[in-house]
Amino acid sequence: MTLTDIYKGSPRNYVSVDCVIFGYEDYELKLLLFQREIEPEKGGWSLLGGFCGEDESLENAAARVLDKTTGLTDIFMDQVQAFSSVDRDPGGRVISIVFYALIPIFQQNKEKVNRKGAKWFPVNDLPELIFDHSEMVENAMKKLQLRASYHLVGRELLTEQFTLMQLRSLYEAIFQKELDPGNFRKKVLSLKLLERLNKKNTTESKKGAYLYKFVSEPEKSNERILKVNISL
Amino acid sequence: MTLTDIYKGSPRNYVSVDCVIFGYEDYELKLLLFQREIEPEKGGWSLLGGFCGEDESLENAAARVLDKTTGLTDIFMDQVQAFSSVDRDPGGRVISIVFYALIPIFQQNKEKVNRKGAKWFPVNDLPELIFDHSEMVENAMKKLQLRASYHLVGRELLTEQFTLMQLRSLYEAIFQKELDPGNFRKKVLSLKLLERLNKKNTTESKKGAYLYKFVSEPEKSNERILKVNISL
DNA sequence: ACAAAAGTGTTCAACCTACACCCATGG
DNA sequence: CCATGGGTGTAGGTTGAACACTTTTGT
Repeated sequence: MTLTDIYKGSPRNYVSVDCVIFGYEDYELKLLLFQREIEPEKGGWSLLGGFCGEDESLENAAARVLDKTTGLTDIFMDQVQAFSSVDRDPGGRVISIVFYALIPIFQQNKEKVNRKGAKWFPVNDLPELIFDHSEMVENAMKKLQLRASYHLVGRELLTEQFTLMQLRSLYEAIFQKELDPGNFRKKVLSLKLLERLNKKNTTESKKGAYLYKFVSEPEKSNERILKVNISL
Repeated sequence: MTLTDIYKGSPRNYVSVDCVIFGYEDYELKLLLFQREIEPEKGGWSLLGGFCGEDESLENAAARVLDKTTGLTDIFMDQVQAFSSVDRDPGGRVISIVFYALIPIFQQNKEKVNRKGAKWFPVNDLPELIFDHSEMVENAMKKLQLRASYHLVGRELLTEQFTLMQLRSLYEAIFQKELDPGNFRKKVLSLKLLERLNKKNTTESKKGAYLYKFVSEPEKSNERILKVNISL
């Protein structure tokens, strides 16, 4: 008897991953959606998904489908939740594990993504989604808000250099509420996670605002201490 | 072509659920562990687990194995995370979704559980666990702490009537740190979730302490407002 | 009498919120 | 010159942490 014989006779299931892909552009939080290429609901807007193979972890599967579609690797991903209602997918019994990913939107990946028939939608103006994907998005959004209240998420979503107003706009998009500019500045700078550069961005204001970047030490961003506290 | 034919050819996986079962007794947070009945690692201490069938959700599967082993139904359960390393189980490639459950420890279920070869262990004195079950426990513990900081978790873990000192001891066990009695009392009572009864418990103090129970309206405990804030 | 928990009150520091205010500059 | 965003400072309210203090009663 080989090791794998032990579980023979136990039920097996189709297991997929679905990715809620967040990006930030034009002061808006956006979601990358795809038009489904197979029945059922062919042509419907859907999250990026794919089956999990027997020789890969769920994290691998999620990174694989993300890479294949956007050409992006080393993307921050976080597990949201497994969805497993028996009838959630009319095409068959599929257990799906949802991840969310944070990616910066560049011109390059925009083009690649367009060729795949994918499209960026603002989170508060989404089309109807197939299956239970709307619920997946809602839960991913909550998880993102939770993370953003403990960690500064700019590193994953913004370009390398950014102004504090851009970071604040990002947070306003994530929490869907306006934040006081002065208070946000003080709170964020007190975390000592940002480094001010000797450059100014003058395209968004007359006076010009200093550019910042994240300090290099990546350990810092994992410390519990930082807690942004946007009061959900 | 039937609906289910669509996904034919896609990989299928063994999917299991594992339950981190929390209980509270003798001022300690405890975990219900089982001795594994099959190879590999037969006899090793393990979480309660079982395969997920093709005709049930993961939540159903978890409730099913819990009911079967403890005889308890309507138990609070919360999904923690999926574990899917290819080699996490030497017996085969099994994707496991972890839940944690909160159950009150009564005499009746203690006996039933004993007959199954299961045993309650204090969380800070656990035996070595099989596979990746230790990591599962750690993550479940963190998730429980998160929940306990937003919701009062006494309803699920304590008997119907309890003193504030018992509730505080529970929180001390969950957060593994001492809490100021006066401050805890004020914070908890300010939530207006507890109702004082005209009875006193004199077995644990000379003076006697009032017994409390949760107010009946269950919606209240789901409101976001309550936030206990034990500062993790 | 004393120990031990019950229950209440007070103080201090930290922090969030809401502003007021000046600065710089492109139109 | 004025509207706009940049950037700094301040006053008020809330909350948590620490701790003092009184009450009650079994031993």
